[in-house]
This record gives sequence, C-alpha cells and structure tokens, in this order.
Amino acid sequence: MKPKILSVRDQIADVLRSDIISGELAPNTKLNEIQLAERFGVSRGPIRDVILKLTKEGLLVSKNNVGASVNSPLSPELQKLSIDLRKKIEEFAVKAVIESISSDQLNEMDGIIDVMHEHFEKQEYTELTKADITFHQYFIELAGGENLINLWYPIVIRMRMNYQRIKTSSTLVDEHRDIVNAMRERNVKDAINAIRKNIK
Amino acid sequence: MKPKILSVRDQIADVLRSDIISGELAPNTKLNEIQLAERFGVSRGPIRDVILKLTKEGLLVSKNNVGASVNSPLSPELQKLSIDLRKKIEEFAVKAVIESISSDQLNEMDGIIDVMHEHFEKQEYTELTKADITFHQYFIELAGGENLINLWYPIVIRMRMNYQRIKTSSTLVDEHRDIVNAMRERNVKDAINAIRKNIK
DNA sequence: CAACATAAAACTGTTAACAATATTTATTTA
DNA sequence: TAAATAAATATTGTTAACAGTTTTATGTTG
Repeated sequence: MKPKILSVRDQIADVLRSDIISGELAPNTKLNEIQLAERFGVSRGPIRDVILKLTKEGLLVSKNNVGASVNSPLSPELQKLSIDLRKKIEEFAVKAVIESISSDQLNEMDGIIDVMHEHFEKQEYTELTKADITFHQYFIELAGGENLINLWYPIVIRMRMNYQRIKTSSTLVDEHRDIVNAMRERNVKDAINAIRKNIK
Repeated sequence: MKPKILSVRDQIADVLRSDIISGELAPNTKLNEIQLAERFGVSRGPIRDVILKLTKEGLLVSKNNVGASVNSPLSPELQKLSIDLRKKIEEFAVKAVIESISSDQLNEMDGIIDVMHEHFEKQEYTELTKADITFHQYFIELAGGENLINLWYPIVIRMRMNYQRIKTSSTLVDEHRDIVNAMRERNVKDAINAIRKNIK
C-alpha cells in the first residue's frame, strides 16, 4: 500500500473539509485568510488556493473582495437530487469494476470497512465519514479514474454537510460489507442493490 | 438586464475555457504560468487561481511541482453517464421552475436562443456553445441557485470538450424553442421531453 | 556508444510587501 | 439624536522576489 504523499495545500484542505463536515466550522462562518495562515504556519498564498478549491467543491461560498464563508447544507430537494446522482454514478462504477476487480482490491476494501467499524465503535463520526468516502472513492477510482472522481466528489462532499445518518445508523458498516461481498461473488444485481440501500 | 461585472480572474478563466472547448488548446497541451501571465498582462498569482479553478472543473489536469495540462475528452462511457446526470439535474430544474417562471424570464430565454441562432448562422460554434450553456444555466439557476449550478456546471463543461454535435445539428436551435414553449404553456411533460431530446 | 552522474535551466511553490476594496469607527451636520 | 460624511482600520487582490523541484543539457566513465 502506497503511503500517499500530500502537498501542504492538500493537507490543509483536508483539515478544513473535516472542520466543515464535522460542523466545527458552522454555516456562514467567515474565513479569515490571515488567521488561517497563522493557524497552519504558512503564508496567505496556499490558504487562498485551499479556499478556491473548497469553494469549487461547494463547501464554501466566496464573494469578490469580501472573502469566503461556510456554505449551508443542501436543501432537502437538492439533497434528494444528489442522492439520485450519486446512485447513478456508483451503479455505473459497480457495473464497470465487478468483473475485473481483484481479490487483493476486495481485501483492501474490507480493510477500509474495518477502519469504519473502529471509528463507529469509538463514535468518531468525522473520521467515520472520511473512511466512508474513502471506501466509495476506492472503486469509483477503479471504474473511471480521476475523471469519474471529478464528477462524483463534489456531489458526495456536499451531501456530507450536516449528515446525521452517520451518527444514527447501526447498519452502516454492514451495508458496506454487503457491497463487497456481492462484488466478490460477481453478483451485479446484489451489488447494485447493496449500493442503493447504502446511499440515502 | 444587469451587465455582470467579472473579476480579472473570472475573465481569464472564461477565455481559457473557450480555448479548451474550441480545441484551440488541444488535449495534453501543457500550460505555462509565465506565458499565460504575459498573455493576459497579469502576474502569476491570478493565473494560478484560474488554473486551480479549471482543474477543479476537470478541464485541466494538474500534477504537483509539474504543472497543468489540458485534459482529454471524456470516454464514451463517461460521456454517456454525464448525459444521464445532466438529464436528471435539468429535469429536476424544469419541474422546479415551470409553475413559477415569469413571462419576462421566458422572454429572456427567447433572447438567449436568438443569440444562439445568430452564432449558428455565422458558424461561430464556440460562441454558440457558450450561449447554449447560458440558456440552460438560466433556468437551472432559477431552480436551485448557486448550489445547483455547482452540481451541474462541472458536468456540462466537461461534456463540451470535443462536442461535435454543436457543429452538425441543424435542429439545435429549435430544440431550445421547444423547451421554452413547453414552459410557457406550463406543460411539464412536453418540457421534460424537450429537455431529454436536447441533451445528448 | 550507452549508461550514469552532474551541472544548468526552466518551472512551480511560497513568501512578504504593496495596492485596492470593503468594513468599521469617528466626526460632522441637520 | 439620527443621518450623512469622512477618516481609520481590516481584509482581500496583486505583484515580484525567493525557494524548492523537475526537466533538460552537459560531461564523464565503462
């Protein structure tokens, strides 16, 4: 397993994404470039890059000459639409990989689920959310590479703002086991059903 | 009609988007920050911002410490998936606005179609593409504001790389008339059918 | 000549100072 | 006092210099 080297900017982006998803940075909170620069021990340049990125992901809202603030969660209607879009993308991905995915790769996914399980037990919901995203990202990347990730990621990350299900669903981990098991059996129908059940 | 003030960065982004969509900047073309800065008469800072944005939109691919280059068009499979996603979003938008859209707004859309018609006659296909996007963006914005635009835009803009239909379809302008007419009659079914016909 | 090591050039990443804009505070005026 | 105006402050936008990395060119050695 490769240890993934992340640039300074990507690491900062990850932290801020976590802060927003966890609610630590509440909607409408205004971000100050200088404060963030001091917090992360860098200059304003990289901070501005991160703000641009998160704005494009929909987590922040930016106004010219005024700055960026944390966006509000999606309206119920848009949340519902996002679920439909995610299903379409992930069903596509399942179909694309189910014949070719190797047992090593399936084991890798098992490992991610184990991590999810641990975080769930410890009630570390932000980390659980990130592991959840990592799980789905894994086979979506397999299916369509960076291009498919680009279509998928902004939808998922946006859905995760104020995502309460992660804290209440006891079946969440099992749902992911079902997905992997269906893939292991090369059973498209079951796999797609498992995906559909999980995405809501 | 408001004359929309665009920041320097947004204007540069628009130009580069056009260059990529038109094919003037071919896939795999490497972008040089210094050259672009000189071309637009700014420093590297704003150029880097634009590159980040277009990378997030999927038009460019960036590698750490190496730079950005023009992405390749979507594979046929991903293009097909994108069409499905776009349909889902735009059908949602049509349903959301069809009862409340005003005649002024419908006339506005007629105006955009007129622009499309002109560009089509003059075979200005890049401008035609931009007007096409403007048309759809108009009612999607009405339906779901900036949040929905954020979900929709990266999909559409990515689809437009090497989009040949724009040059060959003589029915393209009429398809848009059909959409507006169905909306004017508050006929959801016809409107959705018109949208479905147009998105391909 | 080919493979490898080394030096130079080109390019991206980062920083800090400066400019322009927006916001807040203080002052004036009716 | 309240509204309008002006000064001060804070914040974002831009620039140019510097640092670090990658790529290219050059040279060395087997």
